[in-house]
Amino acid sequence: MSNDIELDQCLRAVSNPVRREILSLLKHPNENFVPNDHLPNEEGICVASIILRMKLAQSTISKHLAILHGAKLLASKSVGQWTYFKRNEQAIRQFALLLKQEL
Amino acid sequence: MSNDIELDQCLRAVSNPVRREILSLLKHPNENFVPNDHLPNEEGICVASIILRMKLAQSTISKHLAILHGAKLLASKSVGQWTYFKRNEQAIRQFALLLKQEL
DNA sequence: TCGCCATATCGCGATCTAACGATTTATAGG
DNA sequence: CCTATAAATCGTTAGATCGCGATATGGCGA
Repeated sequence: MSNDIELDQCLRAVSNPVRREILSLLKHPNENFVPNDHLPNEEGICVASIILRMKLAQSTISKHLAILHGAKLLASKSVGQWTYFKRNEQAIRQFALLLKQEL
Repeated sequence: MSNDIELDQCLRAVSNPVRREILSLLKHPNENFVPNDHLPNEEGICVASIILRMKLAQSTISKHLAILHGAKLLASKSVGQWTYFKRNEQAIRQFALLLKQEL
């Protein structure tokens, strides 16, 4: 099913420290990001805000987000010209469980 | 502490499918490997037996084992000219827990 | 000591990854 | 329309990873 988690894809996503940092920051959006006019933080954080917290180029962060999204660990929502990302808690839990089984 | 698990090292070790396969095979040594004159299977499986079950060159498997060992997910014991590897269950549990926290 | 066997290590090419700046795409607002 | 802004995509470069065969190391038995 396309709703399912790919263990391999998740592991490759999560084996990079920058991507783990992004996942970690998004765990507490209100503490880690300034509030936003367009959306409440809980609904997602826009790419620009994430870039502000990291020391890497826009294109680099965009790529990292795409990989996390591809692994379904992040969900995205487009509002106008912004893209908001938030953690997909269900997928993350599913991944942790799957890994525990495989290990 | 040198007894501790490095999350990053574990994740890189485990993000490779060959290494996951090795960990998986070692989960049930008696089912996956023929018994050995030198050591009971539970005590560890020698490199040659592992190579027999995988389709990769000796040097390649040796490297994979070294990486798993470096991450402390495998323990090794030398007996004469053989090296026996077995899962380090405690480290594996610690790793799974650590990842769950970080995620 | 010599040669054999198990494993580790070396050196190499092929492929993958991460980073960057530049460019493209899409939306918003004047 | 035209311009500005947000984000994605492209092209390149440097470094990591994976696989292999060849070679080194180290223990065993004759």
